Amino acid sequence: MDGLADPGACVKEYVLKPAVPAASSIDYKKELNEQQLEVVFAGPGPLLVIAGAGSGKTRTLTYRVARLLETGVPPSQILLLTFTNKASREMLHRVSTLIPGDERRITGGTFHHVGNLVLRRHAPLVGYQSNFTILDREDARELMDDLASRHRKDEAVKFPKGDVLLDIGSYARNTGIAPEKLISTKYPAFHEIKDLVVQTLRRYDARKRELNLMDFDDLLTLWHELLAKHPEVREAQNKLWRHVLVDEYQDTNRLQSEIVEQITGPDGNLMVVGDDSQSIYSFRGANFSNIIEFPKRHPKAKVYKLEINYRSVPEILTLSNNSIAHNERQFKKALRAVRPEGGRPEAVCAGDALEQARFVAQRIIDLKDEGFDLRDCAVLYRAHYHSMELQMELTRLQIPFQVRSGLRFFEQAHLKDVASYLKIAVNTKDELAWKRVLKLVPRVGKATAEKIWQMIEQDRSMSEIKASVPKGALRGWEDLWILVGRLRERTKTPAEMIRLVLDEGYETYLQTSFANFTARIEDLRRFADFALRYSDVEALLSELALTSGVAGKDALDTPDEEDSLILSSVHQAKGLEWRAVFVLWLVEGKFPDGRAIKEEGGEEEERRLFYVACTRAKDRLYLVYPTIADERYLMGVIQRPSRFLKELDKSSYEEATVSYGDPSSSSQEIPFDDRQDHPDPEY
DNA sequence: CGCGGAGACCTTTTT
DNA sequence: GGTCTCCGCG
Repeated sequence: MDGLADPGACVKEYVLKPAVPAASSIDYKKELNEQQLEVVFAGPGPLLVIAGAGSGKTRTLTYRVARLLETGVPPSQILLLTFTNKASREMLHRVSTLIPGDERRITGGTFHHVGNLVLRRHAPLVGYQSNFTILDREDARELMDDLASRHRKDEAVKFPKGDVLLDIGSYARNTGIAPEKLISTKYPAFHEIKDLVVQTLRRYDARKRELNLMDFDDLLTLWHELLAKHPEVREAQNKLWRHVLVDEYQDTNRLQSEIVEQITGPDGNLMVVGDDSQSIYSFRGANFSNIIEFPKRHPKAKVYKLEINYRSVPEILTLSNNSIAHNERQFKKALRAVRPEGGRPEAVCAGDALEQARFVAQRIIDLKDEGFDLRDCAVLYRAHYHSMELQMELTRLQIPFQVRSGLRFFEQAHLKDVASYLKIAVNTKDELAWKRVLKLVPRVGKATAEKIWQMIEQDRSMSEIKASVPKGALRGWEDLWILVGRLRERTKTPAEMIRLVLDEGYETYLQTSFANFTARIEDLRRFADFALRYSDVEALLSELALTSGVAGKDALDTPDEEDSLILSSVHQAKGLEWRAVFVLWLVEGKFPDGRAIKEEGGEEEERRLFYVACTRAKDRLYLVYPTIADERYLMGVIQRPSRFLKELDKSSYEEATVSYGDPSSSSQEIPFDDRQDHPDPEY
């Protein structure tokens, strides 16, 4: 009963609808160039495809899958691994439009999804119960912070926050570097309290096991351990997957590449696709050498390069190539454009944040007149908070937009509250969920919640617990207890359970506690709709944890989205494309990020990020740089334009400025090479 | 012991 | 501007 293809198991399966009835094969010639055809028709064995931006990577991969299916490979034996949910969903969608026949099923997903499925099957082998709960980032932080707070009080040295500790631990695990060593080299600030930090990380691991919780890294670490220590599991996986295909390979870390090699087996049919110039995830352990040394590890590997760019007009490509050429470490690729000339990218100087926002909004309205839909445009930035002014401006002008980063839908308090009720229904001893829910009861705070939790953990009777609950909180506690009892009956669907929580007090709580309660209730309705797709709560909850990183609209909305503008971090924009792209805040300290460039290789990674941003654009590219900082506590400081702008050939872009009708607030025209350098890159 | 107010401190990127 | 922490009141 090993393996993922077992029907009825919690395997993520997409049933493909017949798209092209009767068509027996796909017209590859029409859609692909010669190089791509070679890849699609390449025989079995290891394949490495190095492909530049806009070269039709995903399309090639998709057609390869189509081709495999045509040649009779059962869909259940094809595993398509991608880095992100979004990419995985999009690729599966593409495949589904290509393959005729309603019998086709394809298993695909992200590393974390597949890891989750494998571990649920074999959890006992790594010391877990199979009904473990997945910790999302915020839960993990809470757990870690709890452990760290002990040291924070009695240590003279500043003890890192939970978030920082998680990052250290996560990086250590994903790269295989010992935490002690990591702290000495990458986090020297904590050198003196090294032992304490390492000890806390260990306690965190122990605590997770106690509570039967796995965080995102466990899904990889334990999967890896499972394959390494249990040959029977490994062999079963080898047999299961006849073809393993990995997209965005440049972003895999050591654990992931080893897992891939393990489940594929020594002579398996592995195909990896990636672009080293777009490696932007080193902060989470992405390992550059995975892709560079692939031919070494697989001497029989066939290597293909895709160097034709179909996406962008030559001017945009010229600027992008010009920028990335400033990096030392890279495969040299000569990307060629096939599109006819369009127009040069523009470097736009705005006065301050507001002016920048107004420029973008204004320009988007104008683009509409030129025939661009809102969905043809995107605004990209380095960090979420860089889009605040723009969001306000767009709201003011009633331009519909979707933020694909920033506020994570499922991480909002009200959604986590409701999810906690469901978690308790699944696992009566879920400490984090209990404490969260308990604190919602009026007159119950940290201390009382702790007390009640202790008694629940020890299975004390209701009357015993009642005796220790303060008078003022008694009523609320009783209501909660009854509600939990009803949820635990497990006779309801997840959607009904959510309804029940709302009806039995949570809605009232929102109304009394928040001014924006209507919006919150609306969110929860959408959550309930989302839950309709799931028949059991466990599946819903693990999906929730794994997709919590996706901005809500993404996960909840049906495909018939309205025409709206996309706002996104550059990281999340990866693999996507738009006709017009705006990049905001191209100033020193923001893009490149002031902290990131202090790290080893940081500048080059930031430059790759800039490269990714620019190569998302098909027709128009606007690089915007305000000259006045907007931080409230640094009001009015002059900022320097980004080095990524300065270093470009002047011929690769056009210069532009923004001005108001109102002369007092209009920005002055200062070509950025003439501006004085400020000693601190933060400004 | 909960809770509200005052002040400190802060903001990378994500599965 | 927003969140977290600490402190003193009820």
